[in-house]
Amino acid sequence: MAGSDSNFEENSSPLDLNAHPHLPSNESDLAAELIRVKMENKKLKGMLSMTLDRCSNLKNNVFEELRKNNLRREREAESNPLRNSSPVWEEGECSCTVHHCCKKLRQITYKPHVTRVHVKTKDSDPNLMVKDGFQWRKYGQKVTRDNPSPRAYFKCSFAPTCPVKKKVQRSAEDESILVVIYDGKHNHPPPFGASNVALGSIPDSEASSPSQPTTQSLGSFQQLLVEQLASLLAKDPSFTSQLGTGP
DNA sequence: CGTGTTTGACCAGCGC
DNA sequence: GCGCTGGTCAAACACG
Repeated sequence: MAGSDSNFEENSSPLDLNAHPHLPSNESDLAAELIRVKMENKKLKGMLSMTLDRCSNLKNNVFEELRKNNLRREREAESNPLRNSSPVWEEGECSCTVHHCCKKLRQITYKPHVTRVHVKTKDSDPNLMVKDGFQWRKYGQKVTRDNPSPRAYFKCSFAPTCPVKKKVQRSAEDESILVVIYDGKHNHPPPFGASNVALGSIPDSEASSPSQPTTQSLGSFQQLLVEQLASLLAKDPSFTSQLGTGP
């Protein structure tokens, strides 16, 4: 990130006066305007840098908390085997996590290495393939009672002995969302670019929101962050007007 | 020919 | 015991 900061100013294309007739034509005015824009640019860079720093710290805190929670849950499951058979609530038709507001609730058995992920896809995309870095072999497909969309069953084929399975099904409420349920822990090193959720490192409850960073690898998370920041800045009329790229 | 997908059959668990 | 449902198997098939 540090390298890109210094390039920001140098790589900026020179101002095209013909394209910006509202800019001052006088040479001294132009110099003053240039200085002002540079100052503004510096200020914005500082703000952006501060925002990124805060975001980075926040991200580190989130990952640290997730790691602690995961460790705590694993310790609990190991120290108290009965916990594994204690019931927890899982939403049926309703995708929310507030128990009393769900239309249909069912009791399920707590499994320490079950991870649920929601992945946003195109509505028109008919297949149930979710790219998470691992290699999966489809071994079955079923239409379930509470959802008209078929559920696909996959086994991890990255290693022959890997016990991990996953189920992929479109959300009953929003067909553009794929609900992926990972079951088990991989017994082999992850391939490059495998997501945290697919690795089983983030437990069920923390991985349920669509398009959350937890569903991405760290690299793609940073890319996502940059894209979102760029998008936000591009939408900000005061920022675009300062740059002279606005409408 | 090897690998992956599709799909009907089969099995186990559960509620009645 | 019976029916329903979700999960798995395995033969047939498609594809490179």
